[in-house]
Amino acid sequence: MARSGRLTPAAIVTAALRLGDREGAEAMSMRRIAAAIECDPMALYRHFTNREALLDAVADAALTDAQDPGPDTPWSERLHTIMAAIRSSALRHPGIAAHIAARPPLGENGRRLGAGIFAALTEAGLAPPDVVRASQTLIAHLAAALAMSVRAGRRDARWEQVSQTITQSPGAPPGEHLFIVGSDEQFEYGLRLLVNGIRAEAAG
Amino acid sequence: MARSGRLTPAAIVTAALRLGDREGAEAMSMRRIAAAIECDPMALYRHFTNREALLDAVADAALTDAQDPGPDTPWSERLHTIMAAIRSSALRHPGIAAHIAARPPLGENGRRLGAGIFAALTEAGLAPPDVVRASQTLIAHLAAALAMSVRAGRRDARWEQVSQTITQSPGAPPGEHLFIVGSDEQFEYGLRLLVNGIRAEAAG
DNA sequence: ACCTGAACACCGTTCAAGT
DNA sequence: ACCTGAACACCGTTCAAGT
Repeated sequence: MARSGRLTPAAIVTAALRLGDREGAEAMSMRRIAAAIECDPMALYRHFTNREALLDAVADAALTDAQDPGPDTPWSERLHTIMAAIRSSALRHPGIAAHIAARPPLGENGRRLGAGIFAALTEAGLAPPDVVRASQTLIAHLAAALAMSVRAGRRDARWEQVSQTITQSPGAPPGEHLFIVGSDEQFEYGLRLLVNGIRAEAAG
Repeated sequence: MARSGRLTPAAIVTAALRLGDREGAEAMSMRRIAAAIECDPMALYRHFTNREALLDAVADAALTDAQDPGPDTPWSERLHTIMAAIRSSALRHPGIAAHIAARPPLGENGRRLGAGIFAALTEAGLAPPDVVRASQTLIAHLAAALAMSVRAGRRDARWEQVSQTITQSPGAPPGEHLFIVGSDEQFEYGLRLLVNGIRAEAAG
């Protein structure tokens, strides 16, 4: 990533994303991004008002590939597809997956996917205020699952220890295949609980 | 908090908590905690291996008051009480509520409350592996709800904007009382979805 | 008017020097 | 042996000085 002509927001975001991928979220400092792109640190401030804004753009860029199957897909499948797509897009950047999901989805992609979730819940038959509430709950589930992800950053060992502690409680299940904080399976289970709950809510 | 005799872990944690309360999580730097307690920054390292360990202790200390009503209470009420107690303990320290909930519950209080959740889910009739999965999902809900809380730190305005964006989607509900990311009501709604889901899971 | 980089006010942690 | 604080290698951002 040698400096090639003009400095663009897209080039900055790409450099930051690559840095985060390789060395984790905290490596995305203004100074190191600038060094990677071979420009003055202060030049970044001409394209982003501050570091926070730059990191928002990075998070949104990581969601470019996440697809919404659209209104022809039944609501529960659509919901599941969008949620899984966001999660796997984030996990394609393991060093910053937790960072991506923790940011408010205010960028172009975040809003697009949020609208898809919103539409799916409306089709599910929830009352409009509940659509808003359920959307936020689903976004929260995503953020938390990624924050705990075994593949997302350095908190691995500590969350793993939580699994162990829980599993060693009195009356805990046998078997060791449960050390799965942040796993696909954990994510899917929580999502199923929520969808079950939404279905019950819509029916009641 | 003038230096009074020996330096103890409890005194350090208290000073850090007070600092966090007043100026937010990022004010809890080793240097500032040391200044508040009038000791050398390096003295803290004799009681905590690093900043991370100190912050874990702070988070756990904030949960001291959170009560588990115990096994005589019906499972869903017990679950609700524990979850609400953790949340309100965290919100008693608004500047660091998100910090408290985001940490793995590895301290004394975290483990105690985790065991209560575990017991309630067992009584609900979930299969043992599902008890582990559901526990993690509930902890995730708590962490995410507090991270988004309107009262928890400085991300307020941005999450509020998410509410607005969602609410302005096509087909959004009327009324403005929905700008409630991270509110009590939002927390309760998500928890109800999860409990609904757990009930459906236990029944099926 | 635009751009740059020195400077400010911070970090967590290491480690050599003191007692 | 214990403790201290200077020093290292960083931060985000401001702002005066250059072009």
